[in-house]
Amino acid sequence: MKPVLIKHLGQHKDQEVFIRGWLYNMRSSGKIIFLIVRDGTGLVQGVVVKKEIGEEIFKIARNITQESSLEIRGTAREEPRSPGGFEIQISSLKVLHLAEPYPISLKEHGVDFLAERRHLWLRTPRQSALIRIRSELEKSCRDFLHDRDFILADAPIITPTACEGTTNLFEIDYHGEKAYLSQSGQLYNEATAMALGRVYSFGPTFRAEKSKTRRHLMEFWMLEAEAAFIEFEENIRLQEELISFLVQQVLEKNKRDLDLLQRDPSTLANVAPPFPRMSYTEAVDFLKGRGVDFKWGDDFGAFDETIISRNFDLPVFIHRFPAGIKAFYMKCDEENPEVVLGADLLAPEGYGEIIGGGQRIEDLEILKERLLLHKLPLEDFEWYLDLRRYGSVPHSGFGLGLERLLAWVSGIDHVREAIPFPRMLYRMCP
RNA sequence: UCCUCGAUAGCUCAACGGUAGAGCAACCGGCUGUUAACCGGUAGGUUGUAGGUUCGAAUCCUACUCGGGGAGCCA
Repeated sequence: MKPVLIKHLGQHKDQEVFIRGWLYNMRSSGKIIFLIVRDGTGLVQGVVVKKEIGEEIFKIARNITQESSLEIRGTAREEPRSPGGFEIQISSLKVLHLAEPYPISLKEHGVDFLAERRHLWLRTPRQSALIRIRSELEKSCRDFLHDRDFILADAPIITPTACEGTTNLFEIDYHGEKAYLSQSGQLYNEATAMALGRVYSFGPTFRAEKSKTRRHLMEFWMLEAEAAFIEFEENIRLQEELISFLVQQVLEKNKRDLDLLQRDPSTLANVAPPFPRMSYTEAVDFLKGRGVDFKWGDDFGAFDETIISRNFDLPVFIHRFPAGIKAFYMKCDEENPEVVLGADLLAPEGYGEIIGGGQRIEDLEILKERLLLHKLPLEDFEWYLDLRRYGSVPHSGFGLGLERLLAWVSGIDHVREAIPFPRMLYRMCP
């Protein structure tokens, strides 16, 4: 008999089925046992009745420990009292491995205790739901971009120099030479965009800053898209369409998971273009109007971002920042050269920045000036400058932080749950 | 790096200068429809480490270790 996944039980109503999985929980009374079994796709309740299955198997069933692996066979029935809506009247069962006493009970635990057992914590319904939503987000990112003729061109993880030169990098020994783990694939994406037109990369990114907040990881996944001939406005439209598509896909494909996380879908349901926009200057005025002491030219802090984003139900773009607080490659606005054609997307509900992007400088001389202004060594960027020597074109791109997006969509309060094995300031095990 | 909070049974916590306790988990028993089931019983502790104050410290003080939350930086 072929095994059936728990999530497909609806297709096997009143049929004999074969389920393989792990024991999630058990409740028993003298003559009846309820085995709650999980297989990664859902939960199902197996019912073992003493007089039907016999003394011997009943005794085995009663002694199965939490997270033991097992196989069960029986008839699938609709049953509203069962988690998942189906239960299996068990006719036979086989314990594949009797688990040792399981450390993670179904009761409350602290974050420290759970983090040390992340490899087991992932088995809980809530954590599994988050990983399923993450999987859907990653797939949908790829679907969206492929539909729009973007080509996947992954960027290197080991890099010889700092891409943007500003933040702390993880240094590694590259056969005697210093090298660094990538903090952004963008410069490489600009190169592949000039080769292929529209490209994206999707992979891990590393930041060695000693950040210790609910929004920071040392290692996180970033989708970075870059497109030749796309300018500032089109870039923003692409981003709002992408985010809207991602949210709609999750609403459609991960209903059960959102439900499990107690995420109210109505707050996500109206995520559709266009998103509200505020220029940096408007945002500064807005903050001042709320009594915040803020000087034009300073960068927003987490506090400022929260005040701004709380004012909208949708993600909000903050655009046209002062050149001084943004990366060297940002193109200046022709109508106001003090500001650059960059935009950050702030998620609602205080989840912070989920996208940073903008139009890049295509002029060789201006780019050189900006590198010097940022005190970056020109020789390290010669290959990057080549992109402005051989058929330079207007181009734009953006980087989307997967864990922050997932944290917002799922309504969780910390990015550590948004990746299977988080790397944090004081924790990298398991 | 800075600010702030914390560490007591396997887990979550209580005990606020005077004999360290509860719920859950574990183990034993009971229960034919349970819903982090319930009921009865058993066992479980060098109170993070080191020092100090005190007749007496889980409790007050100092240092250290480990961790949580936040700032800066960013996605």
